[in-house]
This record gives sequence, structure tokens and C-alpha cells, in this order.
Amino acid sequence: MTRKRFENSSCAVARALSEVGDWWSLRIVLQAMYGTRRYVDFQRELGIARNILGDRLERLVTDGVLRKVDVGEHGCRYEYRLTDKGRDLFVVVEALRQWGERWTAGGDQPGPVVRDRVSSRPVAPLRV
Amino acid sequence: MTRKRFENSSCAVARALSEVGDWWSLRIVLQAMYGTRRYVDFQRELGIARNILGDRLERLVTDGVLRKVDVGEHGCRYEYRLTDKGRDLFVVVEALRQWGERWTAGGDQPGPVVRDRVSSRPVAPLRV
DNA sequence: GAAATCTGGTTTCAATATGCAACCAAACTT
DNA sequence: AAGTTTGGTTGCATATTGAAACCAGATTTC
Repeated sequence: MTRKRFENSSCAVARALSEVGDWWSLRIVLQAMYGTRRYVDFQRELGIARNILGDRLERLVTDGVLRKVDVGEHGCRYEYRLTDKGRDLFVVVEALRQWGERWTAGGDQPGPVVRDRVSSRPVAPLRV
Repeated sequence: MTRKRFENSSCAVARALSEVGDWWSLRIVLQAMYGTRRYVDFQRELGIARNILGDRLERLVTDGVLRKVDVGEHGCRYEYRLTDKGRDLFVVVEALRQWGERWTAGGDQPGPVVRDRVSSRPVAPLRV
């Protein structure tokens, strides 16, 4: 049976999850925030299967989270760049990072510290 | 092939997603935040298949996001309650809600406003 | 200028996950 | 005593995933 979808739910969380709630999408977005833009680089750095990557990139593009930019002169090089909508997912990713940092058994190494680009101070914990 | 897992990734986001990054877990957590605690209620309100629900609840319990409380006198009634770890996911859920509210085509109705329990003011947008 | 390589995919196949409905057993209600 | 509620489990059909092979155009290397 087809996986259930929630695009039209009245719940904003459900709608958000129906765009980026699957196993790979947020990781692709995170990788994009790290600066990755090319198909092959996503593939290599995430270790995702190529067909799945193609499918996810396509969906993220149709959902307006990424846009596919034709770079290179004769139409054979493309880049997937975050849109404003995609960049806005940073809060979500950062919330996940803080939660993971706090509650999941980290690997041995502490992981990179996310810093403000201007002040270069580590970002403050998110609060509600 | 088995779905890829990231429990031991050095990336906190990947570790977080390996606990709550699947299609249903965050929705179950959200529902729990709304007050749902019983198997049947989760099932009815989410419309999730019962076997999947059982599997997810079990995993969330082993991961320490929920705990299963034996309520009722002769061990036939249970409740699944959020732990501190689970409650801490509120920031993630709220970030998703704000993103969904802003970027996804809502249903017609505006959806509930999340308010501070003490001040009863709507919560401020999350920022980093 | 031919061969190899890089890029961005698509196809095929096996294994796994999901959804649905039916079934089950212990407790509780009527 | 019979039926209902709760919390599942099982079996089956379909979807999704992952791995690897394949492919074609552009670019680089020899």
C-alpha cells in the first residue's frame, strides 16, 4: 500500500513532515547547508542510493526547497541550491542538532560547533 | 535491503534523525504532546496501521522518548508518556510547525495557535 | 582524435517496510 | 454470560529502498 501522505492536513507539522519528513530529505538539506550542491557530491557524502537521491532531489525541487540551476556552458552541469524556503529549514535542523547533541550517544568526537557567521559565537540554544 | 541507519554517526542531526526521522515517529510525539497516551487513541487519531504503531511505540520506548506506564489494576491498561527526552523534542516540533505554517499551503483553516501555558501569549518565532 | 573519465542520471532486481484486515486473549462492562 | 475495550500479533499484497549495472553527453587525457 502507498505510504500515507499528509499534504492537505490542517496540521502544519504534518504538512511540513510530508515535505521533509522522510528518511533522507532533511539530511540532504543539511548537506546543502554545508555547501554541497552537486548530485555526485550528495551521493558520495551521504552514501545514499543514486535512484533515491534522484527521487528526493526531484521532490525537493518541486516542493520549492531546492532549485536546480544549470551551471556550465553546455547544459551538463547542474547545481541544487537551497531556496529561501529551504534555507528557512535551518531552525529545524539546528533544533534537531541540539536535541541529538544532548540526548543521543554521540560518536566519540564532539562534532562541529555551529557559529554565527557574523559574531562567530556559537549559536545559543533554541527556546520556546 | 535494510534501511540505512545512522545511530553512530558523528553528526548529531543524523543521530537525531535515526531516532525520530522516520515517517511516523515525530507525529506520534506530537500527538503525545497534545495529550494522547493510549495505543487505541494514537491509532484512531493518527490513522496509522496498528502493526506500525506497535513497532514505533516500542522503538520510541527503547530509545527513551516515551515510557510505557502500567496503569490500571491488573496489568491490561498502559499509557505511553513522554519522558524528558521526549518533551525536549518540543522545540523541533515547534520549528517544524512554524516552517509548515509559513511555507506549506495550509488547509483552509488556520490551525491552532500554540500559546505559553503561563503567559498564554502565542510563542514567539524561533530564531537562531 | 581516440580513449578514458566525469556528471547526472535510469533500469533492474532482491530485500525490506508499509497498510489493511483478520484474528486473539485478557479485563472490564452490562 | 455475552459483548466490548484494550493492546496487541499474523498474513498478505503492494510500495519503497538499496545495490549494482547500464547509459549518454561533455570534458579531459594521451
